[in-house]
Amino acid sequence: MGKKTMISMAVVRRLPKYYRYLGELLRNDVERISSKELSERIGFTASQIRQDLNNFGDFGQQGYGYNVRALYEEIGKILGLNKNYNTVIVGAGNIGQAVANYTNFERLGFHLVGIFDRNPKLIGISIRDKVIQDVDNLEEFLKNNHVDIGIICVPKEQAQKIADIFVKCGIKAIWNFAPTDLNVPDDVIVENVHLSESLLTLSYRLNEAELFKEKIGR
Amino acid sequence: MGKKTMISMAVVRRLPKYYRYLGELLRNDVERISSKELSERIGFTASQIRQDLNNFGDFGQQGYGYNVRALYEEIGKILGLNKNYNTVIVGAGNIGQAVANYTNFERLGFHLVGIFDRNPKLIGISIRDKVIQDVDNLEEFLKNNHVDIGIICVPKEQAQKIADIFVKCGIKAIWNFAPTDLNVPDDVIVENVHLSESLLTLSYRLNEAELFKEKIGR
DNA sequence: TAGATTGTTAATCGATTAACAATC
DNA sequence: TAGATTGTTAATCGATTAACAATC
Repeated sequence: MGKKTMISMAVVRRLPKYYRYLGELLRNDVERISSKELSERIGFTASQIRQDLNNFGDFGQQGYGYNVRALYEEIGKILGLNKNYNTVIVGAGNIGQAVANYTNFERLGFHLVGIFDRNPKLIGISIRDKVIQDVDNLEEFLKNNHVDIGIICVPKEQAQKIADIFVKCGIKAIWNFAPTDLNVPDDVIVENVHLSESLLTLSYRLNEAELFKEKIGR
Repeated sequence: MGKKTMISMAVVRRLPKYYRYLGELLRNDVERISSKELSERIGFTASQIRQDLNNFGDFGQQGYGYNVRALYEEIGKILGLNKNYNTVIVGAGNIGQAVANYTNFERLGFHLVGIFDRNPKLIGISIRDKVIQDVDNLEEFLKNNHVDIGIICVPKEQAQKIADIFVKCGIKAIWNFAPTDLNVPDDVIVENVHLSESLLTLSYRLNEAELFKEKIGR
């Protein structure tokens, strides 16, 4: 076939939502669904759903719609959920611990193999059967253990330093919770979770109406 | 003037990043900056920066650029950071505690006034001087205390129920960490933080190249 | 003044929606 | 077969980039 490579990020960011809704349908024993029905539940247009799915193959059938289980499994594969991933968390503060305890990630195939911090009060403590190690051992650990995804939960001042260690040790995917932008080579993927930016967006929207009321007044 | 209201979400989601970069420049005693220089740092095009800022007013000056402090403060106002907000967190598990402990939000004007859970083992414990209350008291609390932003950190099964209480009590902004979509009236703003979706996006991108390699092969 | 850089219009690019022939 | 619904092309809409006159 030779599909035109590279799916736009707009499409990619919708995929997990498809996966979630299809999972729910599956648990409710729904066997088949049309783009129209799915549209009503998920809130994308039927046209967009068909366009999105067609980027990856012909999953539907004219006159029938989509088989829920088959589509769920296909999207799972597209998202890479047919594989397992080893992860490490660096920074065992509040967010690091929250992420470590999110057992749902484990179920999706993301296995926490190490957790690191530099705070002596935390080193040695166990979180979900993993002993928090000294961050000074991180590089050594990464050389001896295969790790797919590095998770950064340290304060922003230390984030780049950790990213550099990740890159040096061959990690190709970084999940970054530090409120800063990381510099990494082109072949390393960074996915940011910037909580402050999310909160400020909410704050903006809460004030938007008023903002323009003032503008008009002046 | 009567500006054309409604800024696109694409622009809105860039605002916090402008605010963050300008804050850094300010701390580094940079007085003025051109869209070109800012472009090189922040990674948006100079043209986009000028377009974005012009949605809100004429903040720059031809031949000079933008005054860093003035622009920082203007964007702060646009984001609503000249005000204070009372917040409550419902769900004192890992994420709830992490959000509660994020002292930086406090500095931005978001004041945690209550934290709730239904787990008897957590009720009564203090987090940042706030005693965790029984979620059965939530509605009563909201009637007696002004709250601007409700933060949902409960499991997805209970999220809608909490959202309903928020809506009933007049809260107009919800920060939702539960991995589900909430149903609320049009005048209530929901900002989602869906960690799983972020992780699955990362997973997708990590596998993308291989995905299309397979496609071509078949 | 000359140089720099904005504000803003016009051109381009990309994403979404509409339409419909193909086909189950 | 007739009805339903996809896959896919074309049309529309919106966002980004380029260009440049205005102006500090």
